[in-house]
Amino acid sequence: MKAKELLDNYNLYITEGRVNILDIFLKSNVGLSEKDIQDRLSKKSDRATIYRTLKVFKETGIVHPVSAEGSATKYVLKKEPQEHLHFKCTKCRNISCLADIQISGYELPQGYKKIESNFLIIGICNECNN
Amino acid sequence: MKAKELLDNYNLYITEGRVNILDIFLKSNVGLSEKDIQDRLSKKSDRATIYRTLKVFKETGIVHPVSAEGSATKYVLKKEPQEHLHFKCTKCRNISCLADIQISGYELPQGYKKIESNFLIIGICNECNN
DNA sequence: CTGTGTGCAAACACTTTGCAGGTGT
DNA sequence: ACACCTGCAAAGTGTTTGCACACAG
Repeated sequence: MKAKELLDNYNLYITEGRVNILDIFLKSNVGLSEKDIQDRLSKKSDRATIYRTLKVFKETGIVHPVSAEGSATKYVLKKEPQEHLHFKCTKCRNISCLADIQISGYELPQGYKKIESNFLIIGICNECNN
Repeated sequence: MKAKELLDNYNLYITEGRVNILDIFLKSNVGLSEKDIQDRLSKKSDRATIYRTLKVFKETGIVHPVSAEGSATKYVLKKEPQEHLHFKCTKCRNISCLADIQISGYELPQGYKKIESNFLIIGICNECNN
C-alpha cells in the first residue's frame, strides 16, 4: 500500500511498473542503479522505462542520485536529514545512507551559494568488516 | 619544468603527451574530464591515450577523480588537506577544490572503516554569482 | 634492446530519444 | 477522450581493450 500512497502524494500516475520499482526502493537499504532494479524485478522491464522512472522519481524528489566513480549512478530514497553521509563499500560495492550522521562545521567562501550536497565516504562497511 | 619533475618523482616515463596533460592540470584550477583536456591540447591526442594517462595519474596519486552526476568524470590535482570540499557550479559546470575548507565533526558508526572521502557541494560559484 | 606509451579500431557500458501502441485518470 | 506510460529500436556519450608500431630508458 505504501508505494501507491507515495506515488499518489507526489501526484504521479500509479502504474504497475512504478509501484514495483518503488517497492524495491522501500525494501532496500542500499542505493540502486538501473541494473540493480532490473535484477530485483520479478517481471523484466525495459531499461529505458526504468531510466525514465528514475528520472521522474528524482525530479519529484522521491529519490536522489549518488554518483559513484566508475559505476552506474545509484539512487536512494530521499530521507531526512537533508545533509548526511553516504557510504560506499569497496568490498560489496553497495552504497547506503548514513542518515544519522550529520555534517556540520564548514562554511563556504564568500560568493558561493549552496544548492545541494553530496558527501561520500569510501571504505569498508560493517557487514564486510568481519 | 615542473611537469617533468613531477613525473620523474612519481617514477613515470616522461613522454610529450604526459607532460602536456600534466601542464594543463597545473595551469587549471578546475577539475578536468577527458574532453576538457582534449579541448585544451594544442596537438590532438587519442582519446584512449588520455584515458590511460588519467588512469596512470590516478593510480600514482597525482590526481584524483571527482565523479559528478550526469557528466563525465573530472580529475583534479591531489592537494592537501586530504579531506576537503569540492564545489560544482550548476551554471558554469566547473568543478573546483575548496582546499581551504576542511570537514570535521562527524564520526562513522561502529564497524565502518574509512578509506577515502569525496565531499561535493553543488551550487553557484563566486564567479557566476555576480 | 626491452618495456612501456601511443594511435587506431572495435567493443562495451550507461543513458537518452522518437515513435507507435497501451494504460491510467 | 486525453494525457501519460511503456516497449522497441536506434543512437548518443563515456570508457576500455587488443593489436601493431613508436619511443623512453
